[in-house]
Amino acid sequence: MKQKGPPTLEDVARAARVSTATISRCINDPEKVAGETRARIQTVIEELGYTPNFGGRVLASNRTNIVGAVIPSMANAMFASGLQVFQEVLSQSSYNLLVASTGYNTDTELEQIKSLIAQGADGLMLIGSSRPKETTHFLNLRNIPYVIAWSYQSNDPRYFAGFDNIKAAAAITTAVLEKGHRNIAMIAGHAEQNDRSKNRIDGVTQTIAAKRNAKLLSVTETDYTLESGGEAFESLINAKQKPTAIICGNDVLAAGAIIKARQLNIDIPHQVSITGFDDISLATVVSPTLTTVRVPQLAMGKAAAELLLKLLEDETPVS
Amino acid sequence: MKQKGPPTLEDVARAARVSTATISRCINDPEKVAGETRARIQTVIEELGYTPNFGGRVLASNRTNIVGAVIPSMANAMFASGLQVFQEVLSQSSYNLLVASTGYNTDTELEQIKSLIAQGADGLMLIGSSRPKETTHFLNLRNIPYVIAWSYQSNDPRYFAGFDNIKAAAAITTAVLEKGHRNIAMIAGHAEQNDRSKNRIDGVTQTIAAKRNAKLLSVTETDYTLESGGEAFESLINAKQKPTAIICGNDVLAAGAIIKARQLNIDIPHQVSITGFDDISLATVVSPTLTTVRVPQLAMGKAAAELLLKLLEDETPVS
DNA sequence: ACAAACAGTGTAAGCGCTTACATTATTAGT
DNA sequence: ACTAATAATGTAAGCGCTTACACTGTTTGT
Repeated sequence: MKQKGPPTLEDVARAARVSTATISRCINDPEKVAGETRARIQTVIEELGYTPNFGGRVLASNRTNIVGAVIPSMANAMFASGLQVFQEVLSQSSYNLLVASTGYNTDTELEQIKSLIAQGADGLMLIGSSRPKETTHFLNLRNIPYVIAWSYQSNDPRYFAGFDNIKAAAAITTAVLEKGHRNIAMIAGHAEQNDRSKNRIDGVTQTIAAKRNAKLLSVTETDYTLESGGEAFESLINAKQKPTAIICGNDVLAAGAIIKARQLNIDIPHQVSITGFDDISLATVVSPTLTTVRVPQLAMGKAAAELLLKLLEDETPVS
Repeated sequence: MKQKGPPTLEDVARAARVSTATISRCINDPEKVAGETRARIQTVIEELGYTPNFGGRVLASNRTNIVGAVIPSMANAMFASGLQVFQEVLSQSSYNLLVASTGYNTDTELEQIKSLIAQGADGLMLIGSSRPKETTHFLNLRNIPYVIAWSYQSNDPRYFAGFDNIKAAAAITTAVLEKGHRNIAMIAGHAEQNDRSKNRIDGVTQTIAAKRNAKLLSVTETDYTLESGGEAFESLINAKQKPTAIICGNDVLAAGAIIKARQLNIDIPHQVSITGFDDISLATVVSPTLTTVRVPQLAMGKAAAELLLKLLEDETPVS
């Protein structure tokens, strides 16, 4: 009778007439095995179609070579494209990527983090810094290496691959002010569980506050969808005091506003100016072209991956 | 001195004064454990902050609860949004999602498939049907349950969660013909390793061939980027025989064409009509609004997940 | 009231791999 | 030529969990 299951290390060892230890070395540390032996083993491995058993390997070595990413949603192109390069970089170091999503909810985030860790993730990539201390506590307790992307705080000891949302928001606000706008409104994502949105709101608020004569008429917080952006836009331009410029917290909201403007026959940018944030391809495509803040998504994905890889190499300093 | 590492099943067993078997049952099959015992164990687990060791569990049970998805690129919104719901559905059945990308290359695909399987994936989701027999052979050899999404072939024994790209392409072509267009061009993705693109080309070609008087002037195959779409558009409208309608193989190409048209001051749709394919939000946003084929991305992601879950439950029929 | 069925728990044998340590064969140093 | 270092391989002890099987005590059926 044949083998029951797939070939194991032992099968290979027997066929190659060496010990299992040598096979293991040959796979994980080929330099330690004599060239001749290595060749023989290689042949046997191919003949048998052997591949290491994942569970065995993990149990013995206590590493999975899996990293997890917990992002709000892949449906947001900004995260999806960042995740794409994140994955590519990891892949080159033969790490695999486990993905989970939160729907912008920090409770779900904790759940997903737990799930990824239970699933053996060696390290994690998280988005932004808004999360209950419960989550941070859990992360520290487990001593899991993690990096935070899409957000940046220089005074925080953790590892960041992000950018300064406050500054970026301030910059685009300054640009708007310089065009002469004095009555400005903002459409932003819900800020409560989202520090990127919060920081963008802060950047805009502070910049306008610093300019005499200029007024921030209102800040509308809403979901990151085209529809919500459109609705927010409609109520803004129907308000008693109309803004001459609307700063949007991301490109999806801005695009939604522009679509609605087209439907309502409102001339952009003559009747009202609209700006975006993120620079996803959506922004390139809308007409009239959107002025937006360039967010280095790809660079961040890459940086996050490299940072995390480094953390994983540096034999995590066990406290 | 304290424990070296995190608590193990044995630690819990000792503290709860039962055997490890009972703890294991309590975790995996709570009904088999008396209510009282269960409560006691639960308490201990929480006190100790115990979580099962992934490697041990995998080694003993031979299942990871991980499924893998190998897609061309998350940067393409069509896949990203489908993947998002795929992940959500899996998550509800406490499966986790390992993601890899191919960059539309079938060699890379095989590599990534191997990598995901080595990483313990219990099942896979793949995109489309264009792949070397080598790949299929490998999949069958390993007896890995997998589903194919974004493409559909009724005569194929494998499991599909997709739609008929030929029919869809035929439909939009018919619509174009009915508008009276007779000189048509197509901009498509590279078809060699991509059956979706190939099928779309076929659908268009066949439909136009069936209509007397109508001509398919050319089919340009290119990358799925805005830039490539724009370039293709430019050379088409500079050709000696200009099309009055351009059918694009996906929305990104169509959007690229529209942007270029705007730059070149060409009036869409009066000078030339453009259609898309996929219905990603890009299509909603461009102006003039793009006529596009609605592709049920979310439904496909959901269907693929459900199909795969079913395959995984049905104790894979070991041949 | 006695056998049969069942519920709850324990015993212990792996699952397939990695790796510290031991062993042997080879080469270098003087 | 003899010891010391080095290279190549083997031995075997786990890693933490699941689960078949065995065991005991309690119901159930008649």
